[in-house]
Amino acid sequence: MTKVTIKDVAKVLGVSYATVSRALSGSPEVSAETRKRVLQTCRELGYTTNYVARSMVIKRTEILGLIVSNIDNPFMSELANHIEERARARGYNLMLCNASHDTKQEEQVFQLLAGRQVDGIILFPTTSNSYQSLKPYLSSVPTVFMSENLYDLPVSYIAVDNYRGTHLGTEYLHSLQHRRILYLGRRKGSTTHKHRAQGYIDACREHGMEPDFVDSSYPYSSISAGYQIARNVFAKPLTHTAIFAATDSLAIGVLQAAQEAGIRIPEDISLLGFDDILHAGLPTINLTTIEQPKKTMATMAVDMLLDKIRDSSKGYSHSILTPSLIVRGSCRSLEDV
Amino acid sequence: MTKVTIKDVAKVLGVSYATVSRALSGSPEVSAETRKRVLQTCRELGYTTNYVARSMVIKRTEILGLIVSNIDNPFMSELANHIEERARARGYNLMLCNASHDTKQEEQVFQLLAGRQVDGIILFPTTSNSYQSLKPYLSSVPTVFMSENLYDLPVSYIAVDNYRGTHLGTEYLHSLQHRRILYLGRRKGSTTHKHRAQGYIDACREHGMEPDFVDSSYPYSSISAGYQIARNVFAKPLTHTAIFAATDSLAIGVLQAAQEAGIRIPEDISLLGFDDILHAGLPTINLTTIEQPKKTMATMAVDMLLDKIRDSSKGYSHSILTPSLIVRGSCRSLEDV
DNA sequence: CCTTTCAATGCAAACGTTTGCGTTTATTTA
DNA sequence: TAAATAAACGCAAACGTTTGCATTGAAAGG
Repeated sequence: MTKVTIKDVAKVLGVSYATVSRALSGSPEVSAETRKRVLQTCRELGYTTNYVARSMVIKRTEILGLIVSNIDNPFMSELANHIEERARARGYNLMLCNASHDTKQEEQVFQLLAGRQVDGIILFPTTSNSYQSLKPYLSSVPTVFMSENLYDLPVSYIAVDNYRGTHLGTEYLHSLQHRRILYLGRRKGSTTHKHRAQGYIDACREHGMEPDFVDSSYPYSSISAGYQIARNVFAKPLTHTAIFAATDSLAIGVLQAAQEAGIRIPEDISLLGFDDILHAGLPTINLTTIEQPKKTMATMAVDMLLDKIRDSSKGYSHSILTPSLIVRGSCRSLEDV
Repeated sequence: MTKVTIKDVAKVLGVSYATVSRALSGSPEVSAETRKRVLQTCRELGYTTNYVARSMVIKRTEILGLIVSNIDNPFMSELANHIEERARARGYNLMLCNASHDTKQEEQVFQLLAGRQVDGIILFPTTSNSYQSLKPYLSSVPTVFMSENLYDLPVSYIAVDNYRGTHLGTEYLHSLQHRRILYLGRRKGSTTHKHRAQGYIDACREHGMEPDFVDSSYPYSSISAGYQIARNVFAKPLTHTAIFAATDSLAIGVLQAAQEAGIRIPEDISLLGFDDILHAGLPTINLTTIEQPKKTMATMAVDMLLDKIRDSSKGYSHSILTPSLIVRGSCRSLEDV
């Protein structure tokens, strides 16, 4: 396991190790012939460049950090996948960390990535006050948030327009003649959820409907949370004609509870999701939903981060992307009743 | 963005930077009082230790590399999740790389991780000859393969007993009186697929059934591959009473094609999967399948790797885990016909 | 009171690179 | 033919740590 260094190949060739370094990096100062010899012996000796030593002197690691609130979430893993792809395309590696919904752990992994000298960090905040706990470290490494920015905080971010998404979805349900729509999701916590809830509320008001929530003690948007919540809803007689779930995972949980309760979707009740995760499109799920443009978000996030890295004088920038409606089979029109 | 180093805090305190280092690492050689002062000024100045510099001298990075053949695969992301968790629990960080089914890229990311001086690598090989292309680098960093080892290669690995899995599954279908079982999956490529195919073949033979394959030009185990293959199968009259899909993703694709073709599962044909990915358990999918003990595999993989790292004199070790049958609703008994 | 011991700290090398600057040798110019 | 230029390469510092060894000062032992 003992590694061969630049000095080893220099010794074999009888040149200085500076020459080897230059040959390897393609410097024009080294003759074509010695370059060939260097490359040759490097291959023979199995030399591989030690990037941690290299990073010490060039003061870059060419590694990007990615912190997700939880990797279980299929939305996250899809996005992580796209981000990895884009990062590699631009010559960077990714170091993935999981905050597991815990602000304390989020802070810890942020420090850790900073300590590992990553060139930049892409962060999915666990809560809307992640900024506060991360603030002390934010100055030490370029960071872009993947979340809307509620209070004009001095950060760069890219996000989907969540407000517009739920607003759009609510109007869609309204256009299908639904008048009693139940919103299943949290109203607090992350800015994402706040915005989604508000878009629903405003769209309801604008169309003379009364917003109606089901609050729960399940803090995260998992399938099982959706299942548990919906089970309570379905235990009583239905008082709504549609459910707007704040995330697809919740919606899939609703689907599960509905099947158990013998409630048909969309015949007995319509169901609308948000995110458009991979499984929403499966025919046995077939969920109508609001799409987040994941690939675009991923691309823009790493590009924005790289901009910040290359030009640190740059101020804070942000992009808000527009969500769109994907019609599948989980919502029906009440007109043909 | 200029970082404060150990020298900076030493200068402020008027001590040597060796003292600061020792205070930080909790060495008993430094007095309690100076330690307190050091910690204090570190906090004030916002010092964070530079792990890449540290790694240079201690010759460890405390980072583990994980190479997956494709992260899209839900099985992979579940496993990656568990591996990350276990690695962190044992004090290591994870660097995740995607080979995207490409042996060339696999080789490239392996070199890259080695160059970044990761302490060890966990690898899901893309194909059964990944070993050959990786061989030159294998000596430079401890590696454990997540795949069965067909030819007694000198590697450590941990895997599920794929042969036993399909054997078990085939026998289960046989016990439900199925006599014409179609195997949907590849027979070549990775050792995983070879073993699975062989387990099916042998179990068939043992029970006097003729193995029957549907070969395809779709190289990967995705939902869409399963969908495309099954669509062809369902275009003709059914000649089998059960389909054994080599992976759950393929099976879910079959489900999709079946629904489109108006074929009911399990009424018209039974369906058995392999892996037990998260979605297999969803009530609208409800797939009977062979489970890989993912969490156990993840834990054992990082523990095995850490053993190798701590004691490099250790030889090659391996563990083969036993898969188990998870009965849900996609297979029916032909007895009650 | 001198020597020994020990606790606390400082010095400096080392890790494997990159790179500015100096040096050598060969080539060109006047 | 001497001087100037250029091409190719070597020297050594620097990056921010850790750590073996040397040094200091004070307490303890005889």
